[in-house]
Amino acid sequence: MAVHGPAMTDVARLAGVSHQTVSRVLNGHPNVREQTRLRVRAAIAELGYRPNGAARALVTGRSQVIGVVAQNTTLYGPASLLAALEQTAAEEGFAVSVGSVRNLDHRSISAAVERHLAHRVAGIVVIAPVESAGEALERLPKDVPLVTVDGDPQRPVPLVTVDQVAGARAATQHLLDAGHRTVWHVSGPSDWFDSAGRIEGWRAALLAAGIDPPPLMHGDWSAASGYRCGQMLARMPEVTAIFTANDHLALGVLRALHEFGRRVPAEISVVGFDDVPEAAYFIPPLTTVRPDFDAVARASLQMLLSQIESGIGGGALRQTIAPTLVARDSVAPPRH
Amino acid sequence: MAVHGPAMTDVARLAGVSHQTVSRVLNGHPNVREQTRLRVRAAIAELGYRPNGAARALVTGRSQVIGVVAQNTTLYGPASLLAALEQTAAEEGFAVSVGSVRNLDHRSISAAVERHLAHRVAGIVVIAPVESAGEALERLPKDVPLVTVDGDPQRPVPLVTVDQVAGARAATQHLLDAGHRTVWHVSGPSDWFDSAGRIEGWRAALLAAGIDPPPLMHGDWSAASGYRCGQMLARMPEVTAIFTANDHLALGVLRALHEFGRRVPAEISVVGFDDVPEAAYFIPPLTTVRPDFDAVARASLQMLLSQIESGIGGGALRQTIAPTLVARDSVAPPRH
DNA sequence: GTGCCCTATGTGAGCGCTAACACTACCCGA
DNA sequence: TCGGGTAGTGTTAGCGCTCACATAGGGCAC
Repeated sequence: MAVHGPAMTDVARLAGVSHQTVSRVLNGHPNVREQTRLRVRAAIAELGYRPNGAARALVTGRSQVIGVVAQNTTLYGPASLLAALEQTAAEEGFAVSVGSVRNLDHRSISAAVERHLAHRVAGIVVIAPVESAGEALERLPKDVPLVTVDGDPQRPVPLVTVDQVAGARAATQHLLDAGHRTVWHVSGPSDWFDSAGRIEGWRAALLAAGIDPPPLMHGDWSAASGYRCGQMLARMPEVTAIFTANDHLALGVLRALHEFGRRVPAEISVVGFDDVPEAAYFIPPLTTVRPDFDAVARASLQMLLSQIESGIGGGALRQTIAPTLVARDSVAPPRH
Repeated sequence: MAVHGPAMTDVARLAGVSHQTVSRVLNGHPNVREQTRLRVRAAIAELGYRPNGAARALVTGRSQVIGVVAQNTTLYGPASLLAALEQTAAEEGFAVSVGSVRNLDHRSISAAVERHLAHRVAGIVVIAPVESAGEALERLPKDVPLVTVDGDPQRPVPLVTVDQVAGARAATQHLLDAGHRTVWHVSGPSDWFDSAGRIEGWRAALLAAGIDPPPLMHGDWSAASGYRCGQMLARMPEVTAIFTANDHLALGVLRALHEFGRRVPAEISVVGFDDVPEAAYFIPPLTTVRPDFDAVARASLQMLLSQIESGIGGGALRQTIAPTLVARDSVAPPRH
């Protein structure tokens, strides 16, 4: 159907050189005379030549593509990560191929990875925040560069992760510093490492202050589940401070508190996690923890590239990105 | 670095056939004996053979990859669209390569498209909601299957789009039906077609009811701009109904109204657009318009595939997906 | 001048696959 | 009996690149 564009030999003929010289110019090899280089570039421009990535991938064994495996790319975190990853990869001359999966189980992950391998991607980034993904990863071919993001800290796989524990600790500490006796926590789904880390940080901050952690409320990231948890918390007079595992949970909690006439922050303080762009416009503006997705993307890609360039095993195995607390109006000292 | 996996000839040798027969099995050609097919499949499984997409792309001239060009994939709309597109493409055996761009200007778009063309993608989907993107599209090579989503209705390029006009008309009509004398509108950025369509629908509904549209408030999709517009609207006693171009604008408006002590929906009704998952947990739950991103993705991909299979020009040139109104608590009859 | 290295370029092979065609049975109707 | 289809399989030739090597022409030390 499509008329095939010019190939390297066409450029070579027009420039009066061999195809190999064209290849050298394209790949920035040193030993090409400046004059020749210019002639080749002119020929490339004149013909509108575009190198064929498939041919290059065939002979080199890898394409300039990085495969990303992610679950729900509609969630704010994964979406931001994906966008940042794509941006960073483009700067390094790589394209990003997305393989989103419905479930992060063994089969789905393997299938997505297989699809990427079939295209001979240069490396794979797995945004694998749940336990079940880990098993799949260990059974993967060992010869393909791989980095996991927000994955299992226990597994021997290169990992970049937001420091969930530190973020949660900061959030909890912020509430304690405001004078609250204890802090309640509405968590994310229990099989996500992000949740586990945030729970751990919350617990650690309380224990460090000599406080026995109150019962945990289980949510699933959604505002809906935050709302349900909020309905329970709203009826407990002893609750004065709540840390939610993400901002959408916080939104649900705020709604529930509002319905029960519990004022935020006058009666109850709330802190979220993620700093979604709208968080500053919740009622009231939400104090939250902001992960640096750009930094995560940059670290992951760098880790991946070092594997690609210097063989598997080169470079660091673990990198942690510290989040920052963003203070807004949803926190105040407890009354009395 | 990576140990190269088995190739087609290895499978052929093990199965005792020629590589071509393996190819036939892989591509589902009819003239292969059942027994042979099974033998080949067994050999494939035994060796863990994975076809090399690059080689196939080289010889066929196209890879099983669809390129997507999008701007801000962090926004809810584009992110949902991208996810739906990826899901649908996977079902058809295609991978999706994302080329997100910072700006939707001529240069950025062209560059992103070039990158995709270098990889010999089978087709390109451009999520091109702004005017400046249109110019770039017309200068693109004519021999590449291309579909635009939410693009310029005026340009002669295959287009799938949410029926913004109908959605906005429904939202506005919903407010009029509740008894409001007029409806104010907080729009998206003026260079987005989505904005233009929603403005048009809003205006059309008012005019059809014999109402002179009030002045337009310009926003930029963000809750921040919604908040700024809301601060003005809150001080105008005559305002009883507001339609915002998306849910995040609505969130900002709700915040401003709340701060000024204007109750929603008792004093002022608000309708948004997008139905983000959190919309049901705004204060109050937001009545909004829900575009069907899955349907848009399906339509785009179908349009693209029909171009790929039957040559450019095959299939429909335009398809419009009707959104639905989701009624919640943010709308009530006006007081007086 | 001879030998040597170093720079700039060309030549040939082959990556793994598909498309086109060639070939071999075998069946069927005249 | 024989031509001619038709199902099943093999053979060959590239697709457009990169890699490894061959080659040509200087410059420079001795």
